[in-house]
Amino acid sequence: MPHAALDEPALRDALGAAGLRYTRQRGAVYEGLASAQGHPTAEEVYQRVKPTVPAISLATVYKALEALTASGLAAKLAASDGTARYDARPDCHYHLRCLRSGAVEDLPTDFDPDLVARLDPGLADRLGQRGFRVTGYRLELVGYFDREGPAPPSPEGDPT
Amino acid sequence: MPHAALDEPALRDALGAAGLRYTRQRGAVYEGLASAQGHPTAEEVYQRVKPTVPAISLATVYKALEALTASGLAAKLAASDGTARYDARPDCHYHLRCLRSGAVEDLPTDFDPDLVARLDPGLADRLGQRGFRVTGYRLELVGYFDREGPAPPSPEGDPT
DNA sequence: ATCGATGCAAAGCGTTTGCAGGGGT
DNA sequence: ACCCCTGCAAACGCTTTGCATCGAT
Repeated sequence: MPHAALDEPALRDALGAAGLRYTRQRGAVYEGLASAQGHPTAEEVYQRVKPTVPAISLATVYKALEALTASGLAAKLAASDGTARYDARPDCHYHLRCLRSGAVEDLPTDFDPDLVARLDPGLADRLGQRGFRVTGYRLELVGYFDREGPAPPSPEGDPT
Repeated sequence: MPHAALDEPALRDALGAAGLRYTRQRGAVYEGLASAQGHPTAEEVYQRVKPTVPAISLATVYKALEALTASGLAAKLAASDGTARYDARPDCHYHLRCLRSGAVEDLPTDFDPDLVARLDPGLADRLGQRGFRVTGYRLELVGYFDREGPAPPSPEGDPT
């Protein structure tokens, strides 16, 4: 069970602020995303939403996820296999990534929000001189969820 | 100009250890990848290799990159737009990622190789009790390369 | 000589788009 | 009433695969 999800009025506000409308489908997609454990793929969200809105199409799920992302209510996570995963908590940038299944979960720990500055004070400045403006960072711990099976196929995994 | 690349005998060894053969094409793909600045896409590697091996096909580039990855000579990086990028330095897990162009470069700084332990000693143990075995980590600074243009399209970017 | 690798073309897959009809404001 | 959103299906781009030939061991 994830964190407290936004209620409908809050969704309306956030969507409206981005010039978008609230719809039953978008509400259901947000609900399906926020109530999922871990970070589901579009297909997984689709399956979760179907019971609530049986007529919904996969294309609408994609469009709704895009709308949520545009409103800052969700974020799109990259995966090395080319399948996108979505995150209803865009403020959390710490993830666990399973090299076997591709599952992504939030890191259940609070880290220093100013980690980069602490690691190397002055780094952002030096990068700025190189022409790179840092707007954020992402830390990902990669490994294996034991619950998903026995030993990993190969200890040398794809570090993506 | 990147780091020193492996020479042919070293490539033969690494491929052989994985039960794979050394071929002209694989050598050229490794060369094209290792000599690239930043982390090229498969298509970019293809373009770089063509002058050396004009008859090479894109499919072979993909297969060669897979062989290099299987040998631990390269790594596949995820991208939020679904286009894979490759890295000839799998031991380097620190990247800069441009939210505008998708370009990925190595972070030109040495960080503590035991960053995770330093951030939170005991974290790996606690995650282990939760069923997650940490085998590595990745830190990515996201932002914008100024050289690629003016201001970013939107300050709120995809944090992937 | 054997068996893996190449190269071509076609298939595959997740994702995006065009469009007519329906729903939100 | 207006315009956006939905849902279907077709299109898209990156990546993978089938298969006959070539090349490395």
